[in-house]
Amino acid sequence: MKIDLINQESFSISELSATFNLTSRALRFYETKKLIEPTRVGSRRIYSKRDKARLALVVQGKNVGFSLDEIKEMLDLYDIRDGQETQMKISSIKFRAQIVKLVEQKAQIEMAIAELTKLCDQVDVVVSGQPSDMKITEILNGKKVTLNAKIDALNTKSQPAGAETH
Amino acid sequence: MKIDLINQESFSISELSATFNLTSRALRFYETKKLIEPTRVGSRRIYSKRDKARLALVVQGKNVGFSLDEIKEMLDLYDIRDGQETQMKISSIKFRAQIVKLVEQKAQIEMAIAELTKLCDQVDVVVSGQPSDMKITEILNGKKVTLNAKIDALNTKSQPAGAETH
DNA sequence: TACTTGCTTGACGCTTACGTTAACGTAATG
DNA sequence: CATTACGTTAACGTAAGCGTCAAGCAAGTA
Repeated sequence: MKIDLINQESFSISELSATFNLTSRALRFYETKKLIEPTRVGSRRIYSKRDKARLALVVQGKNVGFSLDEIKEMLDLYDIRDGQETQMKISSIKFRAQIVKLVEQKAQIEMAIAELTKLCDQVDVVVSGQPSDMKITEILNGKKVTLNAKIDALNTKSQPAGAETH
Repeated sequence: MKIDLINQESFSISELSATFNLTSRALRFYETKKLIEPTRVGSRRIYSKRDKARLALVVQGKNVGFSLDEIKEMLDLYDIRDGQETQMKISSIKFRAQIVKLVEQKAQIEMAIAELTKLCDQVDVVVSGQPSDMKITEILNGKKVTLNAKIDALNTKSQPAGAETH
């Protein structure tokens, strides 16, 4: 049973799931999506080095926001052209497109943060000394309040007592 | 059909959906979620000013990344306490929590962008022996239109001819 | 032998926010 | 009167990525 852990040629499902911090269920799911195709010994899955490498790419792809389908597309492309220049260029283009997508998302989030910050400030003004007849609808219409930005204070001040162990 | 469009007291489903750029389906869905509760004339929905105001809050909440359930929670709270100080403080806390969430998401996206940028550079080195004649920074500034054209071309190529008129 | 661990294949569940028919009713206009 | 526009309910579909049983087999250990 002694296996050379350094130069290991094949892996069980639990080994790989541990390595990449994925569940076995996830690996089986990726298999149904044909992202990886382990061989079998009996009914058990045996993952090769190649499977492991592909899995690493899957994880990386996920981390940069590609969907599993998109990842599959690129992996297939890579298989067909085997790392040739054309494939590289295609990947490069997809990467850049993804960057554009992410930049847009980022802008959206920044707008939301700005909006929420504004709301926070408005609420604060009301709570800290204005008459209670001022209704939130009026606030949202921006009729009564002027605003100041304090994002830094927000980041350190908040945290509503909910312990999330994640 | 002569209705005072300026001081309108009630609205049809299509009026409101047009106003907020939502589909009728969406409004009915919000109703099942009890975000709004229009009255009926026969089987037809009649939305009050209050419904309209609530809907405005729903839309705003969505824009800053709250789920419909979260929005409902806050709206209910607002109904119970009717815009009092306690409610304001609670909202304020939720807003700040949401800001924290968004800031985290933003950080994630920034990491992904950095990672992808790195990958792009690496690919470029392999392909051309130089780090990119189409520099990422230029992409982000939208300077190289030729690249955008390439990306568009790619998108139309990989999209199975689905024209979205929205 | 009994028990435990690890692995297997289904197969349904969950989340979020609606889209999409189907099949039909009603109101206003020409 | 017919057409057009707008309305209704009900219920299934979609995307993404697995989670969560259920039920069972095979190998190693006490």
